[in-house]
Amino acid sequence: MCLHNVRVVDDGADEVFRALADPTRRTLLDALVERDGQTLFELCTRMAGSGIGSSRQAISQHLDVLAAAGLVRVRHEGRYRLHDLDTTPLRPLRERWVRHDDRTDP
Amino acid sequence: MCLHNVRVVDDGADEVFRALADPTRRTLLDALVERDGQTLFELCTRMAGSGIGSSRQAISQHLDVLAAAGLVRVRHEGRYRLHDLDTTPLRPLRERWVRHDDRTDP
DNA sequence: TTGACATGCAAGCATGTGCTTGCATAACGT
DNA sequence: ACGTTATGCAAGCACATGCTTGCATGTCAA
Repeated sequence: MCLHNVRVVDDGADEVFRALADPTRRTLLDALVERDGQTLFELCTRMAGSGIGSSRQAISQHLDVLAAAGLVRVRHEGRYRLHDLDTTPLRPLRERWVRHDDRTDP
Repeated sequence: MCLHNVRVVDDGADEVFRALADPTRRTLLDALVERDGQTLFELCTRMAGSGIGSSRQAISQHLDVLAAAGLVRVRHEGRYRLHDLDTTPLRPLRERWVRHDDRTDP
């Protein structure tokens, strides 16, 4: 719990935090939390509807970053690339920086 | 809950996420979660002990970013600059991207 | 007051990052 | 087979970012 194993704690979380640093990627996670198995084109359409004017390639690269962080699982079905959300990398993130006084509500 | 108010949800959270994107800043939060009121020099010493070889100016700038995100409150006492942790901006962050199946343990 | 200590401020630099551009690949329908 | 649809790949560019450098400011002890 001391500061010596900070790097151990942070190890692996770096990719997750950096993946969450972009608003477009966060919006992609918002879209994926509603329904799994969405296509790249499907996500592009939703992004365009959310006021995010990113191109297909840009969104594809964002999804690659999310996949590298373990937040999105990619599976292929025919010519479609389907994306599933995986929130398990977020769990240690939620438990971090929790003060003793505001752990859980009584 | 639809995708239309995504920007509203994300509004204000952008600075927080970008502040958390840096490993040095996360380590600073780790140091501050243990004790409030730590000095810049004190934090520099702890960072050096954690294998982070950042200069004083670098750490000062990191603390500025954390303060701009609302994660750190800065107060002055004499010639010392004391830092307090504020975890309230993290609360909406923890509740985001929570699946219906893993809300809270039974 | 003087010197040491703790911090503030700003410009410059090297790297990282998001995005675009252009073309290649692969699967599906007809 | 052929064209369309959905996606993959890679180079290049504009900008953001973290860090350094150098000096200025302010506070405290003697």
